[in-house]
Amino acid sequence: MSPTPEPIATRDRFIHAASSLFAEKGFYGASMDQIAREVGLTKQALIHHFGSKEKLYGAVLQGISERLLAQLEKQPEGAASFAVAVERLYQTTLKNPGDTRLLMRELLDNRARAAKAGTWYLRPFLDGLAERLRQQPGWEKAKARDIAAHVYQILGAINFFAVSTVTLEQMYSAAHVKAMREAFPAQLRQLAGLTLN
Amino acid sequence: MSPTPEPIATRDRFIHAASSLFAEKGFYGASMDQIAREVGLTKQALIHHFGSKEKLYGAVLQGISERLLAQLEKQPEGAASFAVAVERLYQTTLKNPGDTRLLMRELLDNRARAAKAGTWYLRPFLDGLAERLRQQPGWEKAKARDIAAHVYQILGAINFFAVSTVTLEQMYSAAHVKAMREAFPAQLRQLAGLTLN
DNA sequence: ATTGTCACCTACCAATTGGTAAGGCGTCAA
DNA sequence: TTGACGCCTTACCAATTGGTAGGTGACAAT
Repeated sequence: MSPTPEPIATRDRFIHAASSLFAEKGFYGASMDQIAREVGLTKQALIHHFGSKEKLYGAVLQGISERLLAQLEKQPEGAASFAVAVERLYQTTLKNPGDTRLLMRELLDNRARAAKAGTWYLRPFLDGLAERLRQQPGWEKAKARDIAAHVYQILGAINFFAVSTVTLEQMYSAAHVKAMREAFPAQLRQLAGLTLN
Repeated sequence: MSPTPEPIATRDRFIHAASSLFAEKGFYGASMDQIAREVGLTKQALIHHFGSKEKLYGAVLQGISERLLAQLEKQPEGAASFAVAVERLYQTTLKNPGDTRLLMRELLDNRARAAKAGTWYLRPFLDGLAERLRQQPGWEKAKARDIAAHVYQILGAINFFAVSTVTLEQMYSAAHVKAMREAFPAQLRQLAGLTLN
């Protein structure tokens, strides 16, 4: 029945393994051999499927961005859609710490691999959020710079916190972080609800 | 007059070079050879001074923490000190992109190198900010979790943006990022001025 | 039966990694 | 004058890196 039952599964297993290893140790820190052995195959099988490490990394990134965008797009646009999108983003971000770490690393590494464009994937997502904010009362006539800044503040608050939880738990305690995690959404709602001046 | 005029200079030059390369490419991405050549000496001279790559990294981290702590301590506490501290933090963060990137990487790598505690020095900084927020009208009686969450949102907004500028310039344009950078402080002030509910 | 394609393998490669060994050179104290 | 020490060098090293070459076996189409 299924035309390609196993092959695709292998590819996905590679991407999954690569995803978590890149998230954990970064692009340079994770090796092809390590990723392949995680799946139980050889490095050359990995190369056979993706061509090069860069391309594998690209595939991983694309997977994340597609998930991110899909999640945004299945939410209806509308009057209160921005707050909803932010709330949901907070939940998914905390739920997928690997993806979050990887995106953060990409942000950091991009300078070195400049112009190689690993993050154009993220643009539709950012633009989607900006679009929703512009439909919000008080933002219809806002300048692009203000909309971008506001979206990015929220994105920053969410992602930075998500990435920090492990460190914060070491620094304070698991209980403290749990409390923060509970206090976060309400304040995020407040932040998302801000209007200009 | 000076007891050790040259030797220390070399060490500092190594730390400086290592700092920017670690910030740029991460711990694994930057090589000892590269760092040494940046200074005009050999890899073995680097090893002679620091013993190992890990120790060099530790020295770099310590340098940053000392700078950070020094900057925090010269700011007075007071009634409106929170907004001032946030404003100043925004400026210094944007002014030292290398340090910011490196700290962000630490946050990400900490999981792998867990309990190695590269971030203990962030705690007094966080606590200092929380202290100042608690003195703000509307926050005197707030729960610890709410204060922590609010401080961390601001910190996240600032650091995430600072780290993203390069990527954002690629994704949009330098002009767009410049506009965002100008729009940021006003919105940050708004965010910092929020009170609970 | 032949051909081609796909997934995967072993064998190999040059380059680079962090690190060691040993010695040259200058300075300073005995 | 000698010896010790700090700074830095060349010469190596084993291990690991990403990637190539060439092949094996399974399966589908011809």
